[in-house]
Amino acid sequence: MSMAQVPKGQQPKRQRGHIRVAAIMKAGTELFTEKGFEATTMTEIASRSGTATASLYRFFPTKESLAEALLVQFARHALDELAELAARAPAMTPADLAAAFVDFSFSLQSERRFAVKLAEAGGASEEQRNLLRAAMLDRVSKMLRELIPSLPMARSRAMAAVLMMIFRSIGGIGDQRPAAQRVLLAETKEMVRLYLSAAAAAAN
Amino acid sequence: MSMAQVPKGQQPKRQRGHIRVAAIMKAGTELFTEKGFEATTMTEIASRSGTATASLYRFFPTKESLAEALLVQFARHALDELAELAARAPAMTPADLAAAFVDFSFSLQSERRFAVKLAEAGGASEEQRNLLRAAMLDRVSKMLRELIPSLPMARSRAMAAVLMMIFRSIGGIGDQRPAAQRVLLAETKEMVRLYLSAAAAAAN
Amino acid sequence: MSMAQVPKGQQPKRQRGHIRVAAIMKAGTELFTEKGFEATTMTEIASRSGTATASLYRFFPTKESLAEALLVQFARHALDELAELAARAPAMTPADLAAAFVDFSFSLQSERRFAVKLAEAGGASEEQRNLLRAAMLDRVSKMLRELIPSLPMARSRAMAAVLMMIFRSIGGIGDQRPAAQRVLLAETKEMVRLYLSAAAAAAN
Amino acid sequence: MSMAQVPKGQQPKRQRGHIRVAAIMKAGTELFTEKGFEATTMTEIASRSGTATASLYRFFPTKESLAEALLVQFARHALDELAELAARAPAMTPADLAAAFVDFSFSLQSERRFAVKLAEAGGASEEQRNLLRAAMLDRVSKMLRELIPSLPMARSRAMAAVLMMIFRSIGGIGDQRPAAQRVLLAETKEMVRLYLSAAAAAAN
DNA sequence: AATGAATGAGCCTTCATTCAT
DNA sequence: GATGAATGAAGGCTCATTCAT
Repeated sequence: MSMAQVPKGQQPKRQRGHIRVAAIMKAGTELFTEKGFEATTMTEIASRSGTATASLYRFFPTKESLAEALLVQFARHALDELAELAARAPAMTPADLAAAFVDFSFSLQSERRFAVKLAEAGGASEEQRNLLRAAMLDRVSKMLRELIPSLPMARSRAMAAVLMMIFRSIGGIGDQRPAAQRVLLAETKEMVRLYLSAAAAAAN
Repeated sequence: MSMAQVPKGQQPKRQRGHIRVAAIMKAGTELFTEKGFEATTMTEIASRSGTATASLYRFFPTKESLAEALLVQFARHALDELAELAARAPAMTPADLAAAFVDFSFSLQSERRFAVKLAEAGGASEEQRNLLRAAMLDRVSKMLRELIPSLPMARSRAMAAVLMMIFRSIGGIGDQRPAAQRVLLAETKEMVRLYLSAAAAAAN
Repeated sequence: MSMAQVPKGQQPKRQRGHIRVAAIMKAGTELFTEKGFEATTMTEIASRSGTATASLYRFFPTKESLAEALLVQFARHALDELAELAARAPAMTPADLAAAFVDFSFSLQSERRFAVKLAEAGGASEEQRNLLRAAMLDRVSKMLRELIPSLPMARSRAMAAVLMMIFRSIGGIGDQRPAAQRVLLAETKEMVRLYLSAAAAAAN
Repeated sequence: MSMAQVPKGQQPKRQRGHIRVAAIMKAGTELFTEKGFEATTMTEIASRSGTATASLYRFFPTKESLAEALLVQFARHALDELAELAARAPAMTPADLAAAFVDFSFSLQSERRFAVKLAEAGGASEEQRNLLRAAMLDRVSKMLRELIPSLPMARSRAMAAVLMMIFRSIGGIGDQRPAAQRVLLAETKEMVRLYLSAAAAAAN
């Protein structure tokens, strides 16, 4: 078994390659979001991204590896925005942060709801998923302590876990009519605001 | 209605059929929960339920139809418990109802989390899913108005939609250690309590 | 991972099943012999045996398992005939045994040369192959000691290994014209006769 | 023939081409021997030989053509050594020639056993294979007549065919422990010696 | 001319579903 | 009516071969 073979999952080395990879990831994101990991076929992804099946495998040696790459992409994006939110938190009121968090959650989920599916079900290694969850929990927890510096660590982590629940399921709102969406987002923000305000009050 | 004319042999057969169906649905529930819709095979369901593959198809003509039946069963169960909750709501405080709703959501999801997956992704017709969602929204909305009679209809429906989000995603807690689960459930109850209390205060 | 699933590689339980399996094994034998293990496709075997690909997999869960079954079948056949030869050896002259062994080798190889390929290359587990080789060596060695009782064990095993070489490669003669075949078989018998006679003379 | 017109740059290029081809053939020989014809990929050969896939195809337009070239190379080598053996045969005893032929067969096979596979199964055109076989038969036959000048042509060809059988299958010994190899080689030489001696005796 | 990238064709295997007993 | 067996259609993945730079 000579490992000296051509490595799979190569990084693209030319311009075209990068464009290709981007197209594949886009198609993958869309299809996984629409139909879930298992119901999506590599053939379909290839076809929607204008690639041949085999080309797809040059960059992502397995279906799982594609899912994982998508998850990482999502994670990076989410964690970055979360960090930014945390940075702005000290200057915010609970109401501000509640609104910002809900908006962030919604925007992320509605366009990439698949990530939740990937993160919760097959399509990414257990390890990968746990890493992402832990990282997000960390960031949300940190964000809360930026808002409420006196918040005990344990409490902030518990609260973060609760907020993650909302993060996870808010994408479902995307199916509604725009008017309904606005109402539901406002309602969710209100609930989160109450939650954060109470915690702030208790902590001081 | 000449009951004497009913062939005696019929009854046992029907009886057997019911037992069969029950066994199949049990196996289906278990397997879908364990491995997801796509990863579960009809052969496996047949085998675990002690049925022959072809017999299984006598009752459920497609895999989807089985999933749908399971979803309906789940829905009936959930709606019943929700109705019961609504019936008890008038005598409850917001804190009581918050706790009861969260417990109800968690218990239902942790043992039959597959239903959420089925309801959100493939495995059940769009129509079926929408029906279930609408019915549950109705019940939760009704429950809220039992708790807070003066709550405007529109508001109660919006709040119900928010609570459904929690209902949907709370199953994820089941993966944590028992101690963590307790903390998170308590935390979630607190958030819901604040939400309901505020609504009650505003409505009066 | 519930192992309670339907076991693969089932033994046929009905008349039809047995016929099927026989047809598959026949087609497999032919094709593996003609084109080798890797170059033969399951689709081809299925088609030549009048089965659907998937049916083939009911009985032989992998391509390897089919090869192995074929190898075992071959082995059984060969070992049986070899045992019979050994039983008759005490009453034979070296010339008789030489002729009998060469005829046996040729008849077996010309119609099932694939077994050699399977036994020497991929398509059967290392273990399986070694078992077969060892068993055949044993039988041939035993056969030699039946012919020449005073033959030392070590010598008989070494001679058996040499005879196995002939066994392995004599199938190639099958490509020649019948007249040439006859000559070559006679010639081979002569060489083996000389070999056995010399050993007999030396041992006494 | 104005040699002065030949572009100077040509020579080095051809030189490079030769080196390339040699590297490819070396890698091909190694890999085919290690893993067999089908299991070896062109990409792998390219990679091990430091060539790009497409360059490889410049010299060998198909995988089969590479195999064929390797077979020819092997044939040339074998035929040369055989010719040399034949040249030395007149001065040899049957025992000498038996030993020499067995050693020659073994050394050739153990390092390039793949050639036999190629020669017997896919990977080279029927025609090519027949040519090689015929040529080798010729040489062996000639070698025999050098040893035993009075040997009738027909007999020498028949004997040559028998010796080719040994040539073909002796590579299998390579799998054994060194000690066992020595014993088996000695044993084989003995058989061949008896065969040649008897033929010599009969011919005179 | 040399090479990284692209791909059509096909392989092994699986599974929902339908026959035939 | 129940069941073991059969199968068409597909899915993930690979590879010899050809493009395009």
